[in-house]
Amino acid sequence: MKAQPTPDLDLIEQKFFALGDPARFAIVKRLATGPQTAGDLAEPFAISRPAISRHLRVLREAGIARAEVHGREWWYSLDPATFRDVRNWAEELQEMWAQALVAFKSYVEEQEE
Amino acid sequence: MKAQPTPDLDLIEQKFFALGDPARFAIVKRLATGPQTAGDLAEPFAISRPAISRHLRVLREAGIARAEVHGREWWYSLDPATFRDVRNWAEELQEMWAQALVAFKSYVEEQEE
DNA sequence: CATATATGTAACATGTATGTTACATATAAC
DNA sequence: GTTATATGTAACATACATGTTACATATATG
Repeated sequence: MKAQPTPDLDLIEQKFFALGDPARFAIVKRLATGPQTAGDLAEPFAISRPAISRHLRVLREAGIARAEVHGREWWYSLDPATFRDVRNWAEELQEMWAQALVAFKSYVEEQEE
Repeated sequence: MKAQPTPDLDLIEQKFFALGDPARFAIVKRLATGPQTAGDLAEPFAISRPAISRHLRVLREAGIARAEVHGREWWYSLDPATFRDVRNWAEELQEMWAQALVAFKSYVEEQEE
């Protein structure tokens, strides 16, 4: 795996990777309360501001967050496509699994006869 | 963070952590095609079987997968609650963000007047 | 214009997750 | 009952993600 932003992962996989870190997961949750600057976002967390800054970069590179630079402030927003993508992924696997289970159960029953 | 299965994360966070690893993400995708043994699951992957075994343990501990022992085989299944939980999480944040955006936009417009 | 503020980046240290090989255990097969 | 198969676990090595401190850059503020 690459050192930097894991650019070899496909898009949904990259989003899950980004959300897999507890700090970033918490940042996203906080960011969902509305657009904020990097400083606002860092404020409630125990880790240093540069650490948050890099987490924000990972979120940007995963397409989860975007930043708009206004003067010396960077205003962060969420890309709602993330939630759509995550929901679609979960729905897809949920259906796949449901169908697989039906097939599996009838297979098992055939074996038992 | 703990060395072993990160038991200090709340449930949804733990699921995202587990899904954040590309190998586990791929295992879940494959597992969604139907119940399988550990051997079946390991077969298509390049990494060693013990590595898969530990990934499966992480998935079990996150409540994503479960195993039923039949003789010397461990049959793995997915817990569909995972997909429900992930969808709920995404839906919740999606709505939170939509509302936050509305509030933010009217706030910005007030400033501009 | 000098100083303070907001923020990203670089360099470095370190913990921890992930991989491997070797081993243990249990069950099936012969 | 001896051997082969399926699988988890332990011990260990290592890469890499994440944290910190120091620095660079740009924009406000006085």
